This record gives sequence, C-alpha cells and structure tokens, in this order.
Amino acid sequence: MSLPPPRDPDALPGASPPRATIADVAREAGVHASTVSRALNPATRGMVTEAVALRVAAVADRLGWRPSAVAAGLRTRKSRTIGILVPDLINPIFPPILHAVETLLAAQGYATLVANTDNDPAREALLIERMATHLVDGLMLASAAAGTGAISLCARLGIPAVLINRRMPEGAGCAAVSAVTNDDRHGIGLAVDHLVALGHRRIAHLGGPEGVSTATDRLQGFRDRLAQHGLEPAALRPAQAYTREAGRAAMQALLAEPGKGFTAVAVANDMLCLGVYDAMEAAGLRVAADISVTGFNDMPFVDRIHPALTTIRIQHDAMGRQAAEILLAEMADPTRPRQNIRLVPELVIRASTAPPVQEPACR
Amino acid sequence: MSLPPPRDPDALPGASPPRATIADVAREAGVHASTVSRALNPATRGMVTEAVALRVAAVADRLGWRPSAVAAGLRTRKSRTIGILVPDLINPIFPPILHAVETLLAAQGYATLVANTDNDPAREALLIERMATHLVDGLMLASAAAGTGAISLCARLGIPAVLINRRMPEGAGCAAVSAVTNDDRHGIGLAVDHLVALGHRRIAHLGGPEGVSTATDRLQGFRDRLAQHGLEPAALRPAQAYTREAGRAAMQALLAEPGKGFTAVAVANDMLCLGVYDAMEAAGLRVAADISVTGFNDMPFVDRIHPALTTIRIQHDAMGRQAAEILLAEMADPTRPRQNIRLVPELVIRASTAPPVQEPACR
DNA sequence: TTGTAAGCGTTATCAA
DNA sequence: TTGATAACGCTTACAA
Repeated sequence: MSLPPPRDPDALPGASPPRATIADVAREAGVHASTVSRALNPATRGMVTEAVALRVAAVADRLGWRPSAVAAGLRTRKSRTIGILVPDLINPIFPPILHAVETLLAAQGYATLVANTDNDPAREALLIERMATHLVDGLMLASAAAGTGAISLCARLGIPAVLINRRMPEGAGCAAVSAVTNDDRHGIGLAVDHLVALGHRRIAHLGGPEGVSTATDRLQGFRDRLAQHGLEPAALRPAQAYTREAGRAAMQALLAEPGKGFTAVAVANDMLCLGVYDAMEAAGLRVAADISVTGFNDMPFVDRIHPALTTIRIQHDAMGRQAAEILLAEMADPTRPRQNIRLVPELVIRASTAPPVQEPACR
Repeated sequence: MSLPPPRDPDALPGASPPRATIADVAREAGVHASTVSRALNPATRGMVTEAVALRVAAVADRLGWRPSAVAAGLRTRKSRTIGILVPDLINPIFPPILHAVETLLAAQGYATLVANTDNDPAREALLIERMATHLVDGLMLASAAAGTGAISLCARLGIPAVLINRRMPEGAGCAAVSAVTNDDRHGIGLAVDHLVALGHRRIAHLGGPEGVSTATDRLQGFRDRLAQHGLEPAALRPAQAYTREAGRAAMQALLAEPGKGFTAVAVANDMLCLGVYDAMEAAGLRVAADISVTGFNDMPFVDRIHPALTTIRIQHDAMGRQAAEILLAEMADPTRPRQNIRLVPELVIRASTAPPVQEPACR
C-alpha cells in the first residue's frame, strides 16, 4: 500500500482533503465507475480483465481510495456490522465472550457495535432500535431476559439474532431463535455431586435473579440433582442481580433464615460468590471451614481469591465463537434451522469446599 | 410509540416487509419528502409548522418509519458512530472504561464500535482503516503504543481521535492529540512513599512492557520518588506484556538476579501482580511477610485475592467519561485546543505490604 | 468484458 | 414555511 497523496499544506488542521471516490479512480484510470467497482470488489473482480483490475487497483492505491461502507450499505442494505448487547460489561464473564465474538467477526470483515443494557429492558429496546437504524446485519443478545420483547422486536425489524448465555424458556417459541448457552443444569449438578461426595447433606442454593434463564436452569438443576441424591434443598434464595452486592445481601438473608442450618451453598455465579465471601466475613464465618461455597463461571482470578473458589468452568471462548458462527450462517441462509447449543461445563475443585463440620455453623 | 403495521401473514419467515421511507411518509401525509425530513429531524423541527410536524410524526409512527443512519450518513458524512480500540478486552481495566464510554456516547445518540488490537500494531492499523470505512465520527484509542502510526493514520484519514490511558511521548507532537491518562508518576510515587514509610529501603520495580507510555511513566516515577528518598532501585525489570504470565516470568527473573536482595517490589499493574503472586508461591515466598508487593489500577476483585493487594486506585469511569467528552467537543470544534488530562490516583492499603524483615528474603 | 443508467434514503440548496 | 431538485458514493440490471 502506498501513501495517500500529500495533503495541501495550506489546509486547515483538521480539515482533511476529500476522500477519493470511485468516480475519481474511474477518471484517472480511464474506465467507467462501474468497472472500478467491479475491479475493487473482491467478489466481482473476476468480471474484469486482469490488466484492468491491476491498473484500477494501482490508481485506487495512488489516490488513497477507501471504500465507503456507508454508500455501499445504502445500496446493498448491508452494513457489514454486527451488534452485540450485553447486560453489564463489568461482569467479567462478558469480556471474554465479547473478545471471541469481535475476533471472529473482524476476521470475516465485520465491525462490532457494542452496547450495555444495564439490565434495563427499556434501554435494551432503545438500543436495538438504534442498531436497526445503523442497519446492523445481525444482532447478538447476551442480555435478553426471557419475557422481554427483545427477540420479537428483532423479528419485527427483520434483524437476524442469536442469544448468548441466555435462552428462551422451553416451549416459548424456542425454535424462533438460536441460542448458545452452557448446560447450566448439568453444571450446577456437578457442584451438587461434589458437595454430596464431600459429605454435605444440608445444601442451600443462592440463585440468580428471577426470570433470567441461567438462574432458572441452575435452580432447576440444583433441585433435580439434589433429589437424585434423595435430598431436599436446605434453603433457597434468589439474588436481585448478578452482582457482588446482591450476593452479599442474599447471603446475609440466607444466614438469617431461622431453622435453615446448611453446611454448604451452591451459588449461581462467581460474582455473587464475592458477595457471599463478604457476608461470611462480616458474620465471622470461614469459607470452607464453616460453610463450603461453590461458584459458577470460573471467571478470571477466582483462583486467586481466598480461599480459591471451587467453581464450574464454562467455555467463554467457544460461546462467543459459536454464537458468531451461527449468526453469520443464519444471515447467509435465513431458512437454516435454528440451533440450541449447550456447551458442556466442567468442575474445578479449589479450596472453598471441604467436608462439613458436624454441627452446621449456621442454623 | 405505536406498533408498526401488521406483517403480511404470507411473508416468508425472515423476509420482513420493506421499511417505510421518508417518501412513504410524505405520500401518506400529503407533503413533500423534504418537509418530512425537516419535521422528523429534531434539529430542523423548528422550520416546520407545528401542525405539519404533528401530522408527519403521526404518519411516521403509524407506518413504523425508522431513520436510516446509513442514508443520512451518506449525505451528511457523519455516521453517529464512534470507534474505540482497546489492546485487550480481557484485561479488567478496560471493561469499566468501555462501559463509561459507551454509556456517555449512547446518551448522546452515538453507537460504539469496539475492536481489539491484541497489541498488534498491524492489526491496529487495519482496524482503524476499517473504522474509517464505516465512517466513524471519531476514534478513541486505548491501544496506541507510542511510536506506532495510529495517531498519524487518524490524522491522515481526518478522524478526530483521543487517547485513553496512553499518551504521546513528551515533545513528540503532544499537542496533536488529546489524552486522558492517570498521573502515573504520582501514582507509583504513592506506592514508593508507602513502602518507604513501612521501612523498606531495598525496593525493586517490576515494570510494564517497554515503549508503552504507562510503563515509561511508572518507571520514571518510581526512580524519581526513590531518589527523593535518597534511595536507589534495588532491581528493575520490565515485563513483556501486561499479562499475568508475563508478570510471573518477570518476577521469576527478578528473584533469580544475583546480589539484588529486595524486600519490596512496586509492580506496574495489578494484572502483573497476579503473576508475581504465582511466582512467589512457586518460590516458597510469602507475599507481605517475605516481600511486600504493590500493584497499580485497583482492578476489580484484587481486594479479594490473598493477601489483598495494596494498590493504586485509578478513576476508570472518569477516564472513559472525560475522554468521550473531549472527543465529542473536538468533533464539534476541531480547532479546540488539545487537552492532556491527568487524573489523580489514590493509594489503597491492604494486606500485601508490611514492614520488611531484617534479612531480605531474596538476595 | 465494459458502459449506461437507475436507485438506495436522506439532506442541503435554492426558489417559490 | 414548503416544494423541487440534486447530490452523497456505491452497486447492479441491462445493454452494447
């Protein structure tokens, strides 16, 4: 690639020269604009003589021509842009997913538009509308809580969409949209198995916010696996959100419940666990020694918290990558059958779980 | 807002009805398209009679009209889109910045295009070109290593840009681009003061990758403050990158250096500290008890690692917000003087620092 | 293989 | 205040 032509030295700083257009290249190369378009577009290069293609490319290069995705998009109704909505970028499980998504899309020539919904359905709808305005070719929703209209909004707007780490409730039009999630039921089951194997019999569940599919699945998986061991939940409590603060509050409430002694708590996600640690510290209880704690996600650095968290490792990367691949495939062929991918999680045993004490520390 | 017209029940799934355009609205409302444009664009609404504005709005609403940012962008050469380049989304200091940026920009009606450079200058250049293709109105660079052509590329492309958490080296055309950074020299100085106050005299520095402005500034700040205390660095070592693994490797090297006993190490960032902890554990050394460690950034959850990290808290939010504000201001007025904002960091004392032992654990 | 011409949806300029 | 017209930069039937 050569440099663009030297700038007019008299130009105001900030006032850059007008970009070369296809018409400019056409004039310089002595061919028609449509020929330039064909020569410069990799998909249509074959329609043009090798010699012409070379000459046009050289001229384009010399003039510093850059394609205008905007002009092309107006004509083709495609922006080569994909939007991704996340509930909360601060939650460490999303950056790895976003990283995987962006990397895969960039390799395919797509730009990635990111927005935070902050768990606000109204904001989510607004952002989807805005993305539609920008003519995104597809949308990845890591934010759609079951029951909100995000998915039907996408359908109305004619935007292909896939869900990441969220899925539609069973039966509620599952087939309408593809989803890539963890096998949350299986995952929480691994935690239950581990706790039971350690000897725990009185196990509580600190769940995610109600209505979120990950929370629902993990709760259900918890109950089912416990039942398979012939046990009942010692206590159940949803957190208000997947935040450290909500985890602290929920754990405090759990500890305060009368007559609900438990020796272990299976928590719906790692972020909540940080709050659980906070609440236990405040209550003078030791993690593992007094109450065993399991997390979910194996988010970065939980191997370095104290005590290191026993948790369920999910496949962040695969999640982002697969969702992006499915979206691209469905964009290319809208009749393609929808997919419901469940990635298999794995148990990571660290130091936050131990055999139970004889007397429940919390009763 | 009312619903768009019901879809044709015979339409293929995925084949949504063509979106209403301004021309459609004009026909239905019995006015000319340009009038519709004026009525619907908040900036020009005043040019049109109240009655007409109302009628047009009603029709637009009924037809489910949405503006096409693409068409408008082609005409106005503005996309209402801002790009942000980050070196590594996985590094936890970036999500909060990105969150702040996206929130502020969304409130101003801008969409945010995100891309990862993975610290690769070639990739960075490519992504900037691609963003130019998408006609971004401005660019936020959290990735520009001093010396790479990113800034001059933006200038050539005529894209307003600001740096976040990075700045141009002194004298190297500082004035050309605004930057929002931490006062890194002051920040590392706080760590040095704290260690000296604890009684440390043999203090090492584990720095960031060479050529990165944060690394340069922190190194310089370390030396300067140490000199003010009448001390020499006990040892200096740059990490290859701001990663846990690079931190581990650099700490191993530091521990292996002959005759360089030190009782404390001021590390250039928290991520590196995780590796420092790893290396110390592997070497059978205790953080704080044997060697005190300070970090930089106060990234999420370092209060929960063991021992809790003494570090320098930076203003992530303010950084993203201010950078976005400056960018918007410079987009509005390109002649606006460039700004070089340095945010003031603060020392957070936790458990990774303690008075030195008499005999250096590492000599 | 190349040229012609129309059009994507919006906004800006000019005239009425 | 509103209407007519052109233009933004590119793609794509269709014609040559």
